[in-house]
Amino acid sequence: MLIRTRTVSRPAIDGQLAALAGERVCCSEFTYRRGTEVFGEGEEAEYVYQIVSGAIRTYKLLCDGRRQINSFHLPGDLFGLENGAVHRFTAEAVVQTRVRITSRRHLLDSIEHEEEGRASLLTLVTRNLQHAENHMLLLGRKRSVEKVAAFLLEMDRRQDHPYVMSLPMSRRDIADYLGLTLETVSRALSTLRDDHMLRFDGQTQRKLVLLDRKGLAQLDA
Amino acid sequence: MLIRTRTVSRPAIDGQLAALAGERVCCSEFTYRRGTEVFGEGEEAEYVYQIVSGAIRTYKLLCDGRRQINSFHLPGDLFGLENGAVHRFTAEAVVQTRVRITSRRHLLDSIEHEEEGRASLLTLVTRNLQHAENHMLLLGRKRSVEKVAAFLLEMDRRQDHPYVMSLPMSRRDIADYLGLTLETVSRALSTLRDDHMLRFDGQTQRKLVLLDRKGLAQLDA
DNA sequence: CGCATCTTTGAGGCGAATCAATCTAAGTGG
DNA sequence: CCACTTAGATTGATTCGCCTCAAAGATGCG
Repeated sequence: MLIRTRTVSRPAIDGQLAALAGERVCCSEFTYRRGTEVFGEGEEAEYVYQIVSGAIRTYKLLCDGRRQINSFHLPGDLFGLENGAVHRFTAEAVVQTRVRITSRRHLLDSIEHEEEGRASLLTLVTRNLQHAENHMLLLGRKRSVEKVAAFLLEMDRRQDHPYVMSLPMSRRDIADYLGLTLETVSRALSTLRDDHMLRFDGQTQRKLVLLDRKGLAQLDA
Repeated sequence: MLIRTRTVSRPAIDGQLAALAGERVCCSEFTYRRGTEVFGEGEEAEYVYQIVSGAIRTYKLLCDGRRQINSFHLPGDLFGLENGAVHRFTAEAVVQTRVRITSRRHLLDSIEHEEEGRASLLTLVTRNLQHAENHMLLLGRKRSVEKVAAFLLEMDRRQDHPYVMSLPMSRRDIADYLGLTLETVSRALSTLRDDHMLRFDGQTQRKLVLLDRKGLAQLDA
């Protein structure tokens, strides 16, 4: 099912994978077309992934199809590493996405033998937990505009505050991340635009410029 | 500020604390009156706690007072162990609560020297993450009755399916856990009672009997 | 017993969802 | 290159679920 271009040479490893496993891990690379599933909820967690380019969404579904996106993963991010043997959610490519893949077993073995590797694994899980805790506050207690403002600031921060921010995900994805509908997200963005907090860049609606980060931060509550 | 009754002898350690630290950790015990703060968001994470009896809520606040409860901790549960040096939320006693306390440093030192201790720490953080992931789905995508049903099933499971379930927390606490108002929680409980999913036990509204766990599970979606 | 707190229930309002139409951008094929 | 198609985004009208406000009832503590 999973076609992979095996990289025989040991590629340069950067970011979190490096921190986790030093230089020992041999990686393959693979490109997923947009909308493709990387792994499904309940599947065996055989591989660990790091994004080279593109974006990944991880989510859970209710039986009637309602979807909650846990997180978006951007270039450099590690994902799919579970403590248990099974994935607790589904991962899909938001856009065409290039990932570096290594076997979970391989990575864990490397980690076992490195003092700092193990600490990094804990740090990684802790970071995910911290994000989840903040996101629970958002989902449970923030209003729609506050949610959207928080989302924009999160993306802005994670993309290192570029002048033009490029969102790889659709309004529906944003909505499912924030516990809203796509229409509400669209309305909130329009409101923020009318209030001169941001403006859309050029024709596309997925490139935008944050004009007032302070104002957005205040809205975020 | 924190009055503690130091236990000189090494008390019997059970549950997760034991799994984490073996028999090495020396604990004190302390009782918090209901509503008392155990530690605050941003405070230094000096101690680690395990509940002997009672219940603890951990939460975050927005600037205008809106509250999101991350989790309730029940007897046997460990809480307050951070990977970083600082607590990421506030912990308060829901009712009069007896806790076993040990220093974070002390516990971490013990863990350092035990292979399985370290694994347990990771397991603990992972369990918290898993709970958070499920709770995000609940907060973002479930309706009020589904939320309340899920809450009841969670408490039922964690109390080992007693015939009469005793809830230590108020309707407001439940509401702040589920991202609702206390009135909505009350209405949902009344609805479930009218639908013969549960009944209240005796006079008090905090003791209830689950009459149809299957029905509740179906509602939970 | 009396008072404060918690819970239930009702009435009405509001914010976000739903339903629906239009508009835009990006492909697709002639 | 342009008509045609399709997916995505915006905007409007309306509905609905939950919140807010309010009052009364129940519980528990001093």
